[in-house]
Amino acid sequence: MELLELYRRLREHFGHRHWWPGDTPFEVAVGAILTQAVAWRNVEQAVAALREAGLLDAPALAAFPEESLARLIRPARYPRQKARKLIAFADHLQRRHGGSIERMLTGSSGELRRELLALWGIGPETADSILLYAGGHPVFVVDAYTRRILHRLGWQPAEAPYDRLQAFFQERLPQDPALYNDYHAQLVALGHRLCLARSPRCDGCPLRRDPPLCRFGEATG
DNA sequence: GCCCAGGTGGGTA
DNA sequence: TACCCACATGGG
Repeated sequence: MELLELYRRLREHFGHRHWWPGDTPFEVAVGAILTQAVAWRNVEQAVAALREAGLLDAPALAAFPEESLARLIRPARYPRQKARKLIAFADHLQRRHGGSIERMLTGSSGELRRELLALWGIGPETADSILLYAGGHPVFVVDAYTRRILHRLGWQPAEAPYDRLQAFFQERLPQDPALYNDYHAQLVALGHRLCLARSPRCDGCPLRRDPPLCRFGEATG
């Protein structure tokens, strides 16, 4: 099986995922920061609180007190750290791009990626999520599920670094943001269903008996 | 009560 | 470089 065939099977099973949840590029970026090491259902509560407070806006967020922000986003875990990250990001938009994430996202992918990675609190996955889901740039997003699934398939070692996993996809797929978008979303959907958490609970996985995806069960080793 | 979730940064050897 | 740890909530 190759990468496009895997996508075809996942898409057939789960349907198009319609990612990223978020009404504006700035909200997508906020969600990308808030979802670090936390389930999306927790992030939704924090985003709702920000919307309620009128803070899904770079200038407003940049000017908001960090401690008050931390209280609002508590459901998304690590509130003080993430408040600092959000303000650092919004402040960067203010200083460098007139408060407009749209303006920032018009740059070249490579340059933008370096710019994002230089910010405190933004690592590879968050940077790439912003580039792909807020900016429509053709960069493949790698997360913990991606790593576990590639390992489970025997396609990559478990300890493969981020950039290698990203290159694995980008070198084998057409450079298509729409494909990267839904492919990553499919991998997350599969990760949730397969219980690919560190504990090997896959024995009870409903998809093991599912012919289109049984390959995952076989490759468990 | 216990486990874990769509990471990142900082400290230490 | 390569680990190890802090961060510190909410749902199953």
